[in-house]
Amino acid sequence: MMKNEESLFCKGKAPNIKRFMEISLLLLLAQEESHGYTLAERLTDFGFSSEEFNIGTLYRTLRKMEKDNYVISKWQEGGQGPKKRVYQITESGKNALAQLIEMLKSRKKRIEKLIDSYEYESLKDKSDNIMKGK
Amino acid sequence: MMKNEESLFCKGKAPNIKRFMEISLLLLLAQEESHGYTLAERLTDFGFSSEEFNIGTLYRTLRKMEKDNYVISKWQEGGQGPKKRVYQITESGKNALAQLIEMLKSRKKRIEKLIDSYEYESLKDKSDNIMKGK
DNA sequence: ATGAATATATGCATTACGCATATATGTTAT
DNA sequence: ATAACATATATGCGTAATGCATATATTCAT
Repeated sequence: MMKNEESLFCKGKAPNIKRFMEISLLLLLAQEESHGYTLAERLTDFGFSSEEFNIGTLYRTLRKMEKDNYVISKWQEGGQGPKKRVYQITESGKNALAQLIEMLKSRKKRIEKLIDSYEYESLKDKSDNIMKGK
Repeated sequence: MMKNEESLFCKGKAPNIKRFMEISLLLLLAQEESHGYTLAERLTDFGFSSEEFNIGTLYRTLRKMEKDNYVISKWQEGGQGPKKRVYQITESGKNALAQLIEMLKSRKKRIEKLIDSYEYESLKDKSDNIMKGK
């Protein structure tokens, strides 16, 4: 039984149902180039509260995205404070983003299906109770 | 920086952004008691295609759910074929399901925010191009 | 007896995180 | 001058939820 194609839990071989951070960063970098610390602030504007993610994870995700050729980075010196590693999205990264957005759309439909199913059951229970005079 | 409360990626200590299988099984078991093999079929009716999940994962998830006291199981002999381990949802499982549905609702909102943001950027690009006479 | 269908389970690997911690550089207050 | 703070990046360790492959057992039809 069972071979995987475009799974709910998995796309290809990876369990990438959770790639919110990566998708969000790609989206921000599609808007404009940026470095890690600024991206953290931009995520906040974007709807993430600063308690909701880990800054270490952000940097690690950016390094991984560069390894995957979704972004490239260069060191920017000269401003105030320490050097900044500035990231730019690549064409490959833009394509990945488009695909990930499609994945989010199908994920959203699945979630809606579950929620609807739950609420239909709840309604049914209520009308059962009404039928029984509860 | 950063302390975790009700993360996008995480609820408490666990990275449970992906718990579709568990939620789906709880939902099915809230409807009626069932055993693994039947649940696999019912998931199919439910919108999962049989290629989209792993039957081993299903059984492993059910055992974990029992460990967490979300379900209880008993062996049912006497029918045709091998013995079946029949699962029933507990009150604790029903509470967990209600909470997980709430989690799905907020997750859905987050997904919508990302999709909207992506599509807004695409529209903006188009009108930029129009402004530039492209 | 052989094979198919039914039924449950486990070992190994991977991914995307969280948390804690380390390191370094400017900037400001004392 | 030094201590504290804000800025900035990175890594080690651990975990949850999954996939894939494989093992085991029972019943039924041929």
